[in-house]
Amino acid sequence: MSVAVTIRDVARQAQVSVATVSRALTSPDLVRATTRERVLAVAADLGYQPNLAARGLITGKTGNIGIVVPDLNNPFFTGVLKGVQNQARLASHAVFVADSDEDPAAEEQLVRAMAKQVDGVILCSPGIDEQQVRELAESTTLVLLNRRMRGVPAALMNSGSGLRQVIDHLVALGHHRIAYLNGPRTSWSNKERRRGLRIAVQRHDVDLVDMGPFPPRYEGGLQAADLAMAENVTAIVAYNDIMALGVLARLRDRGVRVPDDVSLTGFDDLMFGALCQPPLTTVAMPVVPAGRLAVDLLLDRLANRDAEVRQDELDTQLIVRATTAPPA
Amino acid sequence: MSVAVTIRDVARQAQVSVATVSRALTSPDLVRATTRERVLAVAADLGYQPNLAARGLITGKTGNIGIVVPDLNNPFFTGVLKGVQNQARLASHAVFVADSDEDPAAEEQLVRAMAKQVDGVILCSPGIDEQQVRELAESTTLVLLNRRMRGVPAALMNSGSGLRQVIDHLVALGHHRIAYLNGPRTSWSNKERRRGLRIAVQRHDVDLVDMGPFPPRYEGGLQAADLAMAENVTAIVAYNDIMALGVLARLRDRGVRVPDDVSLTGFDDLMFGALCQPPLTTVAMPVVPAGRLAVDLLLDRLANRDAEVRQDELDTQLIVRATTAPPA
DNA sequence: ACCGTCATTGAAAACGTTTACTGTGTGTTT
DNA sequence: AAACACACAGTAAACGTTTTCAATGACGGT
Repeated sequence: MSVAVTIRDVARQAQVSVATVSRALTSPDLVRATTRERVLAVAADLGYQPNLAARGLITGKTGNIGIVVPDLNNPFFTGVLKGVQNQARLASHAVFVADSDEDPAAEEQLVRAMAKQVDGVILCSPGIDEQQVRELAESTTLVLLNRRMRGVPAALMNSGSGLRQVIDHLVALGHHRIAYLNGPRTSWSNKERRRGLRIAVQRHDVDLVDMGPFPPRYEGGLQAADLAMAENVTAIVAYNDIMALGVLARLRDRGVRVPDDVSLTGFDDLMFGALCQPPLTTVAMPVVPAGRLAVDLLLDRLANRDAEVRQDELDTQLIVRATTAPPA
Repeated sequence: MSVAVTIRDVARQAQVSVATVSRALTSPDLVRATTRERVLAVAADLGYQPNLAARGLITGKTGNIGIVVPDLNNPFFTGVLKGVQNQARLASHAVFVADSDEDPAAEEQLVRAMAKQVDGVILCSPGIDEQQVRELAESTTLVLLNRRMRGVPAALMNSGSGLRQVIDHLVALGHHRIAYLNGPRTSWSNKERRRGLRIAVQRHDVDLVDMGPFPPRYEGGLQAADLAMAENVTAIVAYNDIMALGVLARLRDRGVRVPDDVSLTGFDDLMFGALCQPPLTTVAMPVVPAGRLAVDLLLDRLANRDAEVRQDELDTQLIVRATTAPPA
């Protein structure tokens, strides 16, 4: 283990005071060019790396940001994480990550624990209740992901528009009776999707069969498939891709052909969709850009605490593959 | 933004010195029970939370661990991350994560950048070369994941055994001519898998067609499928699941039935396998336990720097689903 | 009574930075 | 020539902890 080289070592070797070294590194214009270069040379030579903890102690900034997600096995959140990580690095910030295992209580606790070590945190939590989020926002600078709440900055994805595109697409193909398989009732995403749904439905005058909620997983799809078929619909709109895959599997087992007998759509476009058979028509969620956006919002807010609260929304886009076709 | 409450505030309110507060929190047996309780009560009351940066400054421990992975979109690594995150929390450590985007140079740099802020780092890097890893290990306490290197602790998964199980399974079904689709030649995992392969092959006296390397992705599978079929094999063993999915898709397009015309196996068992059609026979990699193990190894090493270097290996297990059957 | 041990506490020095304040010298203005 | 501004660099005080050291008192054994 190499002994840590401190600012003092650099100062001694460069024959200047520690203050000068500090300045050479953090506000270069305050020191004469020749000495600055000498200092930097020595620093590089010694492999000096400032101790961020010490720096943070005095500046009050840690240079870190945190993100808490409900499940690291869910590609949705890892997509976000990837974007966060990416953008944070560009701003030379490090990223703390915490996985709450879908437990809202843990989420709150994790945010609090993180709070002291980061400048701000990005919260991806469909579950935790509004009151608690608000309390957290008081003690930490917070950015919400895919959830809108008055007064809290948020990086949003316009799922409402996505679902509207889905319905437009299905109607254009000639469908009139469509099932929507709800995800969790309380989640902001599901609410947004239903909102888009309602708008599209009343514009087109189609029969909507509103079903569920179902667990937003493969098993949820297995379960929902039979119920939907019993409703005599010609198209099934699932809450997300993974649920759609469950529907697809169950339909195949029952000998129902997709898209010949019934059309099917997913939501999220997280990799499986393109790989399954037939490839799934779905809506692409810009998860990575959303992660990046969240970082930007956070950094913006930190830089300038009393600017207006930004809630930026990214567009989603329908991806037509092979599970949708005109009804028989 | 709430004003931070420091140890001094607690001390004042509890009518003791800061030293006593510190002791009450970190070494409770050094202070009288009655005062300890008074201090703790005040601390809780004020919502005091120690400043980890300050503590770290003096103890030299940060209470953080880092992990760098090549790609956060790869479920293999997020599985590991999940395990890491999980176990770290149990040990009340926080987790820094960095994504190198498959760039070995970035990996090295990331480890160095992290090094100052963490007690140790877990490195998942099939790509970075041995010499560089060794240099990193000098300046940081390092644990490798799924890669063995003399003198560096490692959390390993026995992929050799997994591939042996695959071959045993195929041979038992009656296959004699089997293709293996290589992943990246330089990766430790691929080497291990081939080692298992060689052992199994010579034990059973089967014809092995060693093909590739192919990119360990869906496209790699598409490409490999045709080559493998041209070799007149009755079974195809892919480097990993995602590649196997590519093979599966290509075979379906060509009208080759799986498993009737040819058997197919994957490796990793990361979710898609169970969902595709037909469900994929594969080898389950214990990624989450591996993440946990890595944390344990790291913490062990930190606690006791000159214990012997542990390189623990976790078992893999064949999961027989529906893509393997006796040859026609 | 005296000494030693021990439990309990406080004072103060660290840890590695940044930054306000103070000095220098140099050049410019009057 | 005096005065002043200014660029540059150093001193020292913070930041919030932990930990060494010393001080106090109580108690038991002689």
